[in-house]
Amino acid sequence: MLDRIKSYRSFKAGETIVWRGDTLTHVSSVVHGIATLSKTLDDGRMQMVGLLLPSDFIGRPGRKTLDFDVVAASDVTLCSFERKPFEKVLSETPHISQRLVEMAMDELDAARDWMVLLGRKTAREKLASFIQMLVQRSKIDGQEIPSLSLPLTREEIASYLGLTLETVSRQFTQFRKDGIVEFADRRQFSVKDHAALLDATGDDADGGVIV
Amino acid sequence: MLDRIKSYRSFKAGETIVWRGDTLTHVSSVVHGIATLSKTLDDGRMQMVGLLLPSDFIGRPGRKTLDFDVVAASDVTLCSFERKPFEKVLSETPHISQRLVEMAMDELDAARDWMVLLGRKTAREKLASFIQMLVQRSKIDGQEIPSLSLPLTREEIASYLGLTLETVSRQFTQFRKDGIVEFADRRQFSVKDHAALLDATGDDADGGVIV
DNA sequence: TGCCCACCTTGACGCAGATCAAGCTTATGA
DNA sequence: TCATAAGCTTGATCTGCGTCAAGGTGGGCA
Repeated sequence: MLDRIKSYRSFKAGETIVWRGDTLTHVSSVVHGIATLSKTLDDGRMQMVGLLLPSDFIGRPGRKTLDFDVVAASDVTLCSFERKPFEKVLSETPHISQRLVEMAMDELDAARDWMVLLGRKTAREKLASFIQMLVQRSKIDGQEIPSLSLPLTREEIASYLGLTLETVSRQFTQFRKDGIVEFADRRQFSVKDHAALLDATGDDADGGVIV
Repeated sequence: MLDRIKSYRSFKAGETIVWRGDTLTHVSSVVHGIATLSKTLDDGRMQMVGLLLPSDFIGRPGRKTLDFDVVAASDVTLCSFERKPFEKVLSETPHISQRLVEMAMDELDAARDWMVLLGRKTAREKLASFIQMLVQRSKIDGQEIPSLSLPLTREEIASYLGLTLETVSRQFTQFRKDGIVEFADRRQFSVKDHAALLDATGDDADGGVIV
């Protein structure tokens, strides 16, 4: 059904996919690559408010504009549908809209954790939480990947965490000195001490094994 | 349809309505009063992650627990439905679930603005944004209410804004000295200089009249 | 091959807001 | 009517992170 209104679009790293306030002609999902959602204050202060990974959605039923910029953090390929026919299909297949409620609810949960991070965590806890999230998301059915790659630059990570790029850099250095992570180069790293990392996040130690 | 599974429940100010992790037997909406959603880290640091006003919802289809505490900030009355039959009704009336998507999306938008506030705004900007929100929400079809009431204590406001109660108190004092707000008592206040308030929020001056 | 630029690291310094502390105000109920 | 405590204000001091500044590093292109 959807095949007839489907198209693919590609963006280079750094390209803006949607400007804040633009009229959305399409609803899209990410096929590969990573995109960021961010908001900017008058004077240039910027805060990332979302991170899109493959399978995530851009756009929503019932609204034509977004109140944030969507930017490709790496090369990105989208699978797009024209809005009008997509919404028609949506209203005719109720279980799709139930799926959308669930996705929105999950995103809301993530946003709430993120709010705790932004409002209450220290720089060290913020970065530990970020690394821990990368570890979790990269797991392939429970199996940990030994070597991971940072999907963002220091500046983008800072924007994600509500910090400056200098503070992010200093905290990475500290984690290296503490023997918690090891860097092969600026992007490639591996976690050497998972317990210490978890401890540094400031979250409840619910991963702790009860002996 | 829903009337048969409906019931009303009341809570005193300060009572916890739902504990984090509790199994939810009901889905509810707020009839009157104000409730807060908040998360707590191991060491007691607390961050508010939601504010429920009349007509807002607690609970969600498809999940039995919440990952935050719900606390009555004032005396609260809820209108509750048993979960099971409610979900049945929901799956049989598709436009209700579309309404739920919209509500979730609106809440997500609000969460994103809140993230900018927590991650990038100064204490003064945070408090100005909070007051501005109260002004907006209290408007009755476009009409401003001359005198408003703070729905939360200084400590709760601090929890909302990612600050300490002392900082909140100091910023209120500053706004008073600047002639931006005037307090009748600790709760009752009125805004004396709307332009200055808006300016202090740090947001785009989109309310500005083009002359 | 080598230059350039985007990205990153590290240091010095200052300040916004946290922390600690003391006292004030107003509602509640014994 | 007063005692008590919860909530609020204000002051003094401390500190984590931002800001400003000066290099270092490596990948891509001429």
